[in-house]
Amino acid sequence: MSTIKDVSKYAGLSLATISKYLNGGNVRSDNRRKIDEAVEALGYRVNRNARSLKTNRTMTVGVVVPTLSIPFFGSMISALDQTLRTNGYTSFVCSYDFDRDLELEKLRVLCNNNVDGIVLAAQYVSAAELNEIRNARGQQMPVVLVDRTIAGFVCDSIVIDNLNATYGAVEQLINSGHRRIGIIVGPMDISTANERMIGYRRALKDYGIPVDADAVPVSESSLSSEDGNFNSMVQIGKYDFESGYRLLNRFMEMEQPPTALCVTNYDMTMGAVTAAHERNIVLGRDIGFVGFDAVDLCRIVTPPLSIVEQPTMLMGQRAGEILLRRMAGETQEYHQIVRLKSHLHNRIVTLG
Amino acid sequence: MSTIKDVSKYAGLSLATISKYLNGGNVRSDNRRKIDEAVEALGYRVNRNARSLKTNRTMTVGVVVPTLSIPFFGSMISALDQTLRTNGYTSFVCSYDFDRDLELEKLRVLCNNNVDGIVLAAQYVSAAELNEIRNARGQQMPVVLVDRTIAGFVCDSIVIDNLNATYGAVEQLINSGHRRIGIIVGPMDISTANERMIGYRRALKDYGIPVDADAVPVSESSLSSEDGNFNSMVQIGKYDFESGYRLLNRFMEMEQPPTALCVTNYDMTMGAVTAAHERNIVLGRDIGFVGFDAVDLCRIVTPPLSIVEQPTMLMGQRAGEILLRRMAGETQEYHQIVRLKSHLHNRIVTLG
DNA sequence: TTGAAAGCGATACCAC
DNA sequence: GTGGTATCGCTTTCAA
Repeated sequence: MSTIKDVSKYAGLSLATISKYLNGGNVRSDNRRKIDEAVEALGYRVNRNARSLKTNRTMTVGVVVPTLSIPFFGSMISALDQTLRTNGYTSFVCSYDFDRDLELEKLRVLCNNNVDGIVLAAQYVSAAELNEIRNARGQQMPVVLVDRTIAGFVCDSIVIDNLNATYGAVEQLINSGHRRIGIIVGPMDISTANERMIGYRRALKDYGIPVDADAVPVSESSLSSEDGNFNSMVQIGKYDFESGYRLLNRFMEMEQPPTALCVTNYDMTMGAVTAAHERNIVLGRDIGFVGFDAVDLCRIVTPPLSIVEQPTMLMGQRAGEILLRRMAGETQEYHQIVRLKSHLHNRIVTLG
Repeated sequence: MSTIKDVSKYAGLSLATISKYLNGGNVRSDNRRKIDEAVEALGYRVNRNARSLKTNRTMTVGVVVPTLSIPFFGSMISALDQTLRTNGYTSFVCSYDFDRDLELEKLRVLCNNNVDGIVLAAQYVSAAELNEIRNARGQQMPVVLVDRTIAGFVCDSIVIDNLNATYGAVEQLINSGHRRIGIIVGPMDISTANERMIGYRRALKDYGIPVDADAVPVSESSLSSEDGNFNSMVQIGKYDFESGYRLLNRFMEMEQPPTALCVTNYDMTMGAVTAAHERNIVLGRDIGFVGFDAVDLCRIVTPPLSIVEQPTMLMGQRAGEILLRRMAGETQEYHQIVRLKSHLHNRIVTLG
C-alpha cells in the first residue's frame, strides 16, 4: 500500500505540503493538481492509525449494548450513528450479550483503541470500573449512558421516564376497573426495572389500592430474588423471553390471579404473550394487559395489545448530540440527565 | 496517561524489556515483579494505535450489515463475535441502514482503520468497489460475505440454501392441495431474493403447475420493477415491512387471489401478517401461508404460522472460522461458498 | 506557500 | 536476559 511518502515522491513535493493539503490547508493550484493526480494514481488512503497516534483523535465512538437481537437498540443505534456521522464521526457497535465480563472487556478494548467517546447501555459495570475506563487515557473521555443509569457514576444520561411509563400503564388498567394488577419487572439492580416498579407502586397507592408488602424496590429492602414470593403481584424476571413466559404462568396458577398484567420490556412481553396464547388466555379480553416495546406485535394479535412505546430514535439522537458537544470540549457544562417521555398505545377495554 | 516509557522509568528497565515482557517474552522473575508493579501503579494500558502502526495488525474485524433492527443479524453477529473472540479478535459492527452510499463509506472507514478482516452482508456494493477496498492496504484483506453473494466477486461466502428453502416451503403448500400459490420476494438484484424466486419456480415446475410468464429472475429477463404485473403470482417487494403489507393486500384484491402465499424475509412476513390480520384473514386457515425468519411470531398467532428458520448462529460461527483461517494467512486455500440448510417449521394444514 | 525535522507510542532487530 | 535504536505513517512547528 502507498503512504503519504509515496505521494510526496510522486508529486515532487514535501511531506508537509501533502499533509497540509490533505487536511484542508491552502496549496498553490498547480500543486493541488499534482497531489490529486498522485493520490489518484497511487490509490492513496490515509492510515488512520498513524494519524490518530499523532493527533490523539480517532473520530470514532464506541457503542456498547447488551444485545443486538431486539429492535430497541437497533433503532437507537441507527439514529445515534446518523447524528454522529453529520459531524464526521463513525460509530463502532459492540454487544456484550448480557455477559458481565464481556461488558467490561468491550469497554476496555474500545478504550484501548482510542475511541473519542462511548455510548453505553450498561448492565453490570460499576461506577468505579467505569471511572477507571473513563480516565484511562489522558483527560476524561466522554461517556454517555443510554437507557439505564448507574448509581454513583456522574455523567450525561439519556433515559426514559420509566416511572411515569408504568404509572400511566397501571393507571389505565385501574381506570378500566382493575384492582388486582400484577407486574413483571426486570432485575432490581437495573435502574429501568427499579423505576418501573416504583411507578407501579405509586399508581396503586395514589388510587388507594393496597400494595403487596414485598413490592418494594431493592434500595428499600432486601428483596432481590425473583423467587421471593410466589403469590406476590410483583414478579421479578430477568428481562428475557423465558422470564415473561414463566412468570405469566406463575401468575395464572395463583389461587387468586391478577385480573390485569403489566409486562415491562420487549423480551418478557414476547414471552408473556406466548405463554398466554398457549394457555388460551386472550390478553386484553380475559385479563387486562399492557406490554412494552413490542409495537409491531400489537397490530398482529386480536384484540390489539396495549403497549408502552419508547422513543428509541430520539434517545439515539439526543445521546449523539450530547456526546458531540462533549467531544468538542464542552467540559464546563453540568452533566445532565435527559428524561424522555414514552407513549402508551392504549387499547385497554373497560371491565364488565 | 502513561506510556510504556513511564513504565520503563518506574521499573528501571529498558523499553525493550518492558515491551518484550508485555508481549509474552521471557524476563527474570524479579524484573517481572517490577514491571507488574509499575503497570499496576501507573495504570498503564497499551495504546493499540501505536502497536498497530508497528505490527500492521489491529486484532479487530469489521462487521457490516444492512440493519440492526431485525433479530436475524443480531444473532448472527453474536455467534460471529464469540468465535472471533476465542482467538483474540474483537468485532466492530456497523449498520448501513440499507443506504447505498453508507455501505461503501462504512467499508472504507473500516478499511482505513486497518481492521484485519471484514464480514459483510452486502446489498449494493459492486465487485469492483469491493476489490478496491480489499486491496487498499498492502496484501489482500480477508473478506467474508454472509447471507448474500455478489456476482463476480471471488471470496469466501456463507449463505443459506435459499433455493431449496423456498422449494421446500412451496412443495409443502402443493402437497397440502394448493395449486395457486403466490410469492412475495425481495429485490431481484439481491442474491437471496433471486435464489428464493428460483426455488419457487422450480417447485411449481416439478409438480406440473404452470408458472406465470413473468415469474423469472432478473438474470433471465428484464423484470425488475415490483409494479410489473398486478396479477402475477410473483410480487417483488423491497424486503421491508411496507412491501409485505402492501403486496399481501394486492394479492387479496386480485380477481383470482392465490390460495396460498410464501413470504420470503422477516420484515415482509411481519408486514404480510399485519395486513392479513387487518383484513380478517386467518393465515393457515383461510389461505395457506409460509413466512421467513419470524420464529417468535409463529408461537403467538393462531393457528401457528409455518416459518422458514435460517441458521443464523451457525452462519456467524462459520463466517468467523473461515475469517480466522484467512487472517492467519491461509491464502492458498480455494475460496469457498458454504451453503447452510434452513429449517421449515411446518404447520401447514391440508386443504379441506 | 513550502519543506526539514521532531515526535506520537509501540515493536523488534541486533549487539552485548 | 537486557538494552540501544531504527522505524511504522502521519501531523505540526518553525524557519525559509
